[in-house]
Amino acid sequence: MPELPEVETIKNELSPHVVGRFIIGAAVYDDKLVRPSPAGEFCHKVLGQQVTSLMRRGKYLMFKLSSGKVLIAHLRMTGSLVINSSDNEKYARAVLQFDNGEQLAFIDRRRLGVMWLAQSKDEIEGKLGIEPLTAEFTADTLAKRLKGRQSPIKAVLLDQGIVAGIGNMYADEALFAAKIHPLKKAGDLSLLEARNLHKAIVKVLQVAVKNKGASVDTYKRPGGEQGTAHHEFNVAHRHGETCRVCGSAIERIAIRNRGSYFCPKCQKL
DNA sequence: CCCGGAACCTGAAGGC
DNA sequence: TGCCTTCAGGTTCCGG
Repeated sequence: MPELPEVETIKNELSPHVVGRFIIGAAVYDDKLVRPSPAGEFCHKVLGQQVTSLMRRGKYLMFKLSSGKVLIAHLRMTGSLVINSSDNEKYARAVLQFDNGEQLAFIDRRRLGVMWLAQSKDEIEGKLGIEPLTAEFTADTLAKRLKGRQSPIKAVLLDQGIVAGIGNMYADEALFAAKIHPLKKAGDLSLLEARNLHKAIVKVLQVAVKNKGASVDTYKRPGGEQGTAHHEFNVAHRHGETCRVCGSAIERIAIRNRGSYFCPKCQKL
């Protein structure tokens, strides 16, 4: 699933293809992709626009256009953005044509992804918390945001309004690295645990960006290649396999209907 | 405000 | 073989 490292990789690898380019064609095949529907007005408004920059905030990807408007995309579960994909791609929901002869396809098997034209990038700012790979994200700010919360720390890490960009896989990996049980109440973390968690979140996300994301399901990079971050997972999607630290069997429990993987010995409640 | 559950969506996997 | 149920999990919405 595209989380922060996957969207960051897409931004990095897409930039040389689209920044500075003009959009000379736009087609939307799935009316549910673009809001508001129908997509005709969207296509009309992006046509002829130059992409002046590409940015990421949380799991959102933003194409700044020469008109000043911003094309915001969210890939949700199975979305990917692929340059020059094959014409018979079954799950293509939209295609943008650029003036260098390349085209960008929004491919999305489960059709949960969304895309829209915003007045500015501030349109998503209000619902997003701290960006974890910036100087703004410190152990103190994390501890402050966890204070008083009764929910399991795993559920709080998935709340985009607290720290933006962490999803199910990297929440599990960060909790393992910090040796914290996913069911521990967020407000019950000690200052030391909050410090360790802060360090773990930064480390886990940085390593995953370096490995260009995790291809556990349908995630593909813009060139069609897979990422390799999942090769280094310690717990995520490793149910029943042995812990690399202590040899115990990795367990899976459901928290808020999300699969949560952890080592019962390294992560005590 | 805080918290938890359902809905959205489709393909894969498992049971019978 | 095939039908049915369950699961996957990012976000939004809704009820307590």
